Amino acid sequence: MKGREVLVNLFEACNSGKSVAQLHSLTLKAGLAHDSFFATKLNALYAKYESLGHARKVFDETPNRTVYLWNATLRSYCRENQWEETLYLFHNMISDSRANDEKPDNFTIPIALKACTRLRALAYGKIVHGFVKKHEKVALDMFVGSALIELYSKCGQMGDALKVFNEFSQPDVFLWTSMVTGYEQNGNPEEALEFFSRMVMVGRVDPDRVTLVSAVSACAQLLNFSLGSCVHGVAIRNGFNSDLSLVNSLLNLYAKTGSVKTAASLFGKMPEKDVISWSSMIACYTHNGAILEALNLFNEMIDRGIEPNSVTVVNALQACAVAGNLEEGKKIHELATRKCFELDITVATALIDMYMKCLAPQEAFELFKRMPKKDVVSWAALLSGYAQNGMAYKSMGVFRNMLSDETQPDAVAMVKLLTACSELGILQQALCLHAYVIKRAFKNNIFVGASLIELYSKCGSIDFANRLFEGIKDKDVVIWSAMIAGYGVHGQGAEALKVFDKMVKHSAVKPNDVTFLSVLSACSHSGLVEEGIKIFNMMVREYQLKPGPEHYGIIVDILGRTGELDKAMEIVECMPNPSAPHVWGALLGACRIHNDTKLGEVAAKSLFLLDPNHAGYYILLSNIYAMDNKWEHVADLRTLIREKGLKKMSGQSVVEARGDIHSFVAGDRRHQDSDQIFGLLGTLEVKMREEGYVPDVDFQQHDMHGGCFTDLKCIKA
DNA sequence: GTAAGTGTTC
Repeated sequence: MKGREVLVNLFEACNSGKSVAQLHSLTLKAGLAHDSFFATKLNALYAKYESLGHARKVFDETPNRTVYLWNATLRSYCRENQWEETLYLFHNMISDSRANDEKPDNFTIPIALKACTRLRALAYGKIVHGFVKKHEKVALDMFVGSALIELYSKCGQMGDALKVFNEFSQPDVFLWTSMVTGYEQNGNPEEALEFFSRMVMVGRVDPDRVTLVSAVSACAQLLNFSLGSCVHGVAIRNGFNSDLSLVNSLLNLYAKTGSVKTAASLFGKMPEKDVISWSSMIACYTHNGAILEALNLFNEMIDRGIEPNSVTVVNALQACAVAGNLEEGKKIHELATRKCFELDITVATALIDMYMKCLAPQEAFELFKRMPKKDVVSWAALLSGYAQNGMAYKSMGVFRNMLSDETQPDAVAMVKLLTACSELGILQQALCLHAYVIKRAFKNNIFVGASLIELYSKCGSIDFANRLFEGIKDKDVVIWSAMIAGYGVHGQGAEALKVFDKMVKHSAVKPNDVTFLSVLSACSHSGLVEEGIKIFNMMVREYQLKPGPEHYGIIVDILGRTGELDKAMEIVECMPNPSAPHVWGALLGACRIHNDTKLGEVAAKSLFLLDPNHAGYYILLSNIYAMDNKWEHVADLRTLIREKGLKKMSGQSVVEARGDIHSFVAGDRRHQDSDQIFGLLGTLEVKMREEGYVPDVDFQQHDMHGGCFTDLKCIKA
């Protein structure tokens, strides 16, 4: 055997960092270090076993570099996610720095394009594309093609991606998949599924696991259960039904489409589960109102020793937030701190949201202050959190601080701000914000538009709301729903039904679950029982929408208010997911109105399990006992509330007078003009009694208002 | 020698 062949065989057998160094010195001794073949081998082995630095040294010391050596080096940088360096090297390669070096080929281009994609360097990517077009040596093969499509779709340029795709008469599975994934990730699920079906029907190409994952995600985006099930069927037929990523995306599909049972059975049958599977299942339970199941699953996961990641923690925190379960929330906070997840801005924001929803605004604020970096989402969570805690006047200040912190609001933050303002009900503020919306060009965002309609409605200006509504040309389902809700909160149920009718009969817009929520709550507020039941049936039968916990809550409320407690209980019992607090809460409220102690106890028992720290439920039950003269039970409950340290949020009222805003809570005497105000109140009461008004004082003495006043604030509008 | 699945404010 000749020396060169011996060396080649030794290279083949090399499997560690140490032997690379030995081979290197052998190569030098043999005088073959400048042989491009060995340089390339050394380069790749150093990158694999030693370091990029060693590999680079070989590269730098080799004269007359072949394209193979270039490609090996580029690929090493690529593998280490060193995208800038990859591109820089590539740039050297094409800009003719060494006349003896070879030029890029079909293997080089996809590497360069991948670096451009990762860096979102669209402009440079176009230069690479130009290079491909100009140099006949580089053909537009499947690899180059799908790398180009990937680049364009990650940069949101699906038009350019399509142009590349159309240059192929027989696209392979990668090209098809790049298109499906591209459309799916650019928020165009319809187009993604169009390509998916063309791929199978016209292209006669079998989808692979990645195609199927993207197709399932597209169905999830569309909330299309039946289409998703079809893709599931295709996956089973193609033998991918136990692919972990695919099943995880299916879990997400069934979660988003409210198919908890399907998701749970899929989850149960999975041969292997990873942290994403567990997180997805927890999120599935949370988003479908099955809070206990969500928290149980999280705890089961911990017990089994499966390490949660930051996403799992966020999902579990959401469950606590929905349930108002501060105790669990704090436990998860501790876990998050132990694992240093608090540094993750998303986790920190989820924690703020949890504390706010658990009525612990102080804790939320402490955490917010500690955050090294804030983004628009964390600011928005704080801002809306104050509004949720009856401190909407603070939201305005938070907004100002956010602007001084050089964080610009996005549409969602704007929606939060408008919603917070609508809690205050100050028309003047509303007009200012409306002007701001126009100035900052949020006017055409449907969610902002809908919030403005809501804002005007809540400020008592239903006319302004209606004018805004009529002025919107392409009314989206969100806009219609907001107007219906606007009439609803005004107690104008008939008007709300009229708008709904107009929407259904004279517009092309189909009502969705939110629309039905608005209509149902309008019916509930105006005592339109029969209409409410009709609408509920319409939602299920005609529009085939699955009612969520909120819908069930309102229908139980509607039935409960009129004393149809049996029917209400029937609904609770046949609900697909019986553990939603809304629903039991509505039933408990109804039991209070109609003095049904027995059923009230059943509802309260469920609520104490679901949401053990919600003061309102204890107070409602205590009121029920009081009406039934069960004073021992009342006393027991009061002790329990004190022991648990629960506080009921006090209702807060705000009035606007001559540009000043005054807020106060029940029994508040801290206003400078208190004496005058209470004097007038007294006069009014006398007048009301003269007119025949009898105040409802049944629960007054048992209410828990005392001792939790919020500060009296006066802020300039 | 290519790609993909779970997350924060509604």
